[in-house]
Amino acid sequence: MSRYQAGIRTEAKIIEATRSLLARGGLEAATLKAICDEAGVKAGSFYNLFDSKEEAVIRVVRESIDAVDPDPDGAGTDSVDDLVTAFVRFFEEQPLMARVYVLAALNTEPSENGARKRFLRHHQRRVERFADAMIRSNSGERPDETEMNAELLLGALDGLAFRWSLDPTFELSRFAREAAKRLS
Amino acid sequence: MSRYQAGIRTEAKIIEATRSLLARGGLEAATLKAICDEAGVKAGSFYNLFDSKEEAVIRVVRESIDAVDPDPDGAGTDSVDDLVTAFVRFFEEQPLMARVYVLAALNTEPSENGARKRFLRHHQRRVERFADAMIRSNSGERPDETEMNAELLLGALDGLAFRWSLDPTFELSRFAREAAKRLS
DNA sequence: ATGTAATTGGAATGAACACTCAAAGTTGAG
DNA sequence: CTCAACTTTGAGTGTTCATTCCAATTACAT
Repeated sequence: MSRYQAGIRTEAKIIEATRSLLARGGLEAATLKAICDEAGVKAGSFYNLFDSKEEAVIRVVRESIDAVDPDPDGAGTDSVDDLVTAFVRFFEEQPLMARVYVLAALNTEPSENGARKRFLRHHQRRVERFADAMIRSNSGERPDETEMNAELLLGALDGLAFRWSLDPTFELSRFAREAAKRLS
Repeated sequence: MSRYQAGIRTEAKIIEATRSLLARGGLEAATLKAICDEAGVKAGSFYNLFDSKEEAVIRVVRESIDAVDPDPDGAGTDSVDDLVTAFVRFFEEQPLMARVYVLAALNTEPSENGARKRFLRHHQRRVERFADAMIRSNSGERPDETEMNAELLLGALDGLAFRWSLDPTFELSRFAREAAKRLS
């Protein structure tokens, strides 16, 4: 009943190859052929385990984002500053992965709702995290205002990250912190 | 010595076809074949007038952005509110064109500086416009703080627009105005 | 051991697409 | 009217890429 060990190992090799390629060369480098070569596997094996290339890419990007989460278990101990730091770290440490994330979100056709809804859910979870952290640190605040603030701060962070991706000399960290100061 | 009329007309037809396709279906719809069919022209004519497809696309996107400029002549009469309104209008009236703009900025390889530098220059001009408008409306402010504010506000607007592109029910206009209120 | 189900190899498919070229046609200045 | 410069044609090139197919092989439960 359980899965074959061989399949599990192959899947791990494919994911690792995809991660390595995305981190080194972005979406352009992660062609199916490159992934299979890097993993030492043929195309048939890939499609035995994944429905599409996109599936593997999305999984890797999601895992990369989770890897910098300051509170992966949802204990509710993260401050706004922790969250901003984690955000900045993701972009500074894995710039190509971040670019893949944004491209994947934009490239999904407006019609096909699957991928787009996933991104939206992820965004909304982040907004809630920020809002919770804001309430924790600053209890004398109206709840609707907090949500607005969280949405504005995340918007600012996304935009500043985009700005930084155009010009890596942009001081993302400094601006991100300043945005947090004024919007929470 | 002056250009042949035929070439000028063909160029106009190609630009118009490109604009129409980008507005209707985004980058995916604007293939070379589609552009040429729409313009009633063959591929060879296209390449007689343009060095690459990208050249035509960039021209159309730039013209679309200029078309919503509240102060195209640089008279210095635009307020922060005018600029925010123009920004929101561009996204709401030409969502696909806006998406093309962002994609084009992100898709350029980090190595090839040409296209990326163009986007950066455009961004910096926008920051200056915002900073000037801020100084005009609120003269008792330190200049370095103004620049920071302008950069933060534009970052927020870009990020909110991205947010909106994931979910068109997001009230871009309301959030954009709120961001302007808090960051200027 | 044996049969079934999972896995693998790797060639083949087929679609998409930007771009080129040489020959034929057109324009317009003098 | 003439001729060089310009423009158009449209088939053709070359490339990249994800995905499919299925026979051969291997893993695993009984």
